[in-house]
Amino acid sequence: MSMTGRITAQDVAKLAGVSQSAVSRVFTPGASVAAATAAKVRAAATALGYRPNSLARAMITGKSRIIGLVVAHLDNQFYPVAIEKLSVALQAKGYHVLLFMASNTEGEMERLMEDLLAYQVDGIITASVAISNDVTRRCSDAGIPLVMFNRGQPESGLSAITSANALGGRKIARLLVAGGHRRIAHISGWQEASTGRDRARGLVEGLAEAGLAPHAMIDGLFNRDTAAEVARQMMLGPTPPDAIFVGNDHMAFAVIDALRAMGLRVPEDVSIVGYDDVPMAAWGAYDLTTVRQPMMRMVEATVETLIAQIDDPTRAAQSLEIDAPLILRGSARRPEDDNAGL
Amino acid sequence: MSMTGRITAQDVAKLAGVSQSAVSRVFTPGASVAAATAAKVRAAATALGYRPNSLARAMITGKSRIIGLVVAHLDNQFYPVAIEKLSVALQAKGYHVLLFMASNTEGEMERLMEDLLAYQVDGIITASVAISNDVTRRCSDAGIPLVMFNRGQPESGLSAITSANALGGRKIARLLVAGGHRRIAHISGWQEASTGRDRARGLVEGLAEAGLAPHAMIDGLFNRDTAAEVARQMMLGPTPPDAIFVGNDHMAFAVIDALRAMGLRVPEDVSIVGYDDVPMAAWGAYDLTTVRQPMMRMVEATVETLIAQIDDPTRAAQSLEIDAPLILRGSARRPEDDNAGL
DNA sequence: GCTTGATTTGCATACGTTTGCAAACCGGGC
DNA sequence: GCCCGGTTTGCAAACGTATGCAAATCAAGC
Repeated sequence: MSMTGRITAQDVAKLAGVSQSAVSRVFTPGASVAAATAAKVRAAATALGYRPNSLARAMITGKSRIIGLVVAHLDNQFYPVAIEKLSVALQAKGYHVLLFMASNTEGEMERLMEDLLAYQVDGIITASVAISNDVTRRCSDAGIPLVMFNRGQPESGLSAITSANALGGRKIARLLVAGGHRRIAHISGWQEASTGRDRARGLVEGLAEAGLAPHAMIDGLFNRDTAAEVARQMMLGPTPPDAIFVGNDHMAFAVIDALRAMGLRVPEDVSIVGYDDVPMAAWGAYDLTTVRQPMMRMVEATVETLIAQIDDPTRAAQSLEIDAPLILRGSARRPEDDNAGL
Repeated sequence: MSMTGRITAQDVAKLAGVSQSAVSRVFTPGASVAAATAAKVRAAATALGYRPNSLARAMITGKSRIIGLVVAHLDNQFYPVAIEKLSVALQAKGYHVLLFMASNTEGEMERLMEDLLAYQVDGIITASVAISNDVTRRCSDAGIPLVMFNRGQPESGLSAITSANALGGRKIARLLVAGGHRRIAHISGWQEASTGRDRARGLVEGLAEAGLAPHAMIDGLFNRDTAAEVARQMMLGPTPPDAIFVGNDHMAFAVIDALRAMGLRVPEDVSIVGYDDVPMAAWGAYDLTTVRQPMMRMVEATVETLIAQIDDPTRAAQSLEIDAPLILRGSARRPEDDNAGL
């Protein structure tokens, strides 16, 4: 029943018999305080249950230690995992996460920028959302660093962390070719997104190495229903593919479900390969061959890049592509020769 | 290249030829401003790209409009979905979400409380994390309302929103009994958690109605690996169960994978029922019979309860149990008589 | 005991708002 | 022309902290 309204540094100061500045200094790492006073102050502080008000501190210092995290698509398991890791990594660095859900619709990000700026965030991380030039400008105007996670935007001058998507696509092409497939189709990721485009490009390039071209290539929009329907149409066509590279695991699961519902077997009738290696890909029901986006390294790179830019605002933006290894499981026929240069 | 450091209400005031207070009033709904001044101010504000500083506002008003959201277990699909809905609902009410990941370990929540208090959150939502008395006390001391989502704590005097877990367990018992099962086992949710306990209790009560007792009942700790191992042991025992109620969908998927890996068929050899109805439960690979936690209603109730307590601090805590319907799919044998009173 | 230099402390101001209060303004009625 | 009620406005004081600066304290050296 302590009915203590708000406890301020003033209250602690009074109890400890020192000035408010002294209290402040005790809670400011690296400030000049005698050991004796520090002890008195800490005692008084814990007695009263005092904690410095981060908001007031933010006003003075101009640093809120808040990072805005903008996310869409929480139904794709890749993003919850990303949020978790990002959030833990930032907490470890003394930052806090203000979370925003963005539908990927026109003007949504602009609206969110209002809130992000109003809360004086020190930096912004966007996970798979498109950034308009307007947003870019307002960030640089306000001097707020922004890092894009799992999406690139070459011309934007913004930092971006992705896996090596094009190379990943190429690896998949080689795997499927080595597996003896010849009619290799692609249900691509959303072609408005760099990840979707790069993976598709990689596949095309990889097939070209073997003198092949994609048997079919249709945009699945990173959407389960769309992907499933596209897969169905492909298999009902006159010359169905013998392998499908699906633009991410999330859609690949839907494709596998759809094929099985048609009575087709994976990988006997069709090989399926995904991209991401979300935890679910390893589950027995799918056992999905895929390309692993190295989550921890991507998260670390994102956090490091962001904090580096916060600490040194003159620092240039950087784009990083992290190598993504092939993960062989049961949903795609394996090459006879296991050393097929994969 | 506007190189505008920070734009304050002062700057806008100067440009608009009014006082800083006038600017403030324009951005404070319900304050007294002449239409003409409002127009001038708004013009100046957009010209400069001004937005009121939420942190400064929070200092004055004592309301940060920030809600602390504490979450664990993002690997269980139920929680990402919850985060998404909660976050959208709060955004719609003009609140913002400060996200914290909590491992469910000793003292973790206490550590987080420091940060939550420091950031002057207006309220706290915890999703499936245990609350110690210490935390409870500090919240009420600081006058910060807390609502537990999907977890109850009867003695704590805190608000809690859950589905009717015990009743849900009973519904499952009736379903399985009506389906002709007699050796009904339970891989329970973590027994330290109210949800785990209530569902288990419901099952026991429901079986008792039919003069039965659980064939076996082992804690799966809401953990995939544990649940899978428990399932394996059960099936290898001398008298394996003919049905298993698994404490949540997340574990149920693992159980189904494990059983299939043993060459058992679901539901021909064993019926499996989960709890939650996460999106994945409807996917072809599992087609899981389960109990649906009505996410939207739970989220709405949570947000409403929290905001009501923020607006009226004298308001008493309330616990709400929302009815959870049975969802019949393919993982459990259906009763002959579809109207078996379910 | 006094000087000196280093360390510790308090004073006062600033951060960008909101808001009570009183002054200024406005239009209308006599 | 003046007075009066109601609006609109500006002034100034908060909110809780950090921090430059100058005063105070301290320990040491002679």
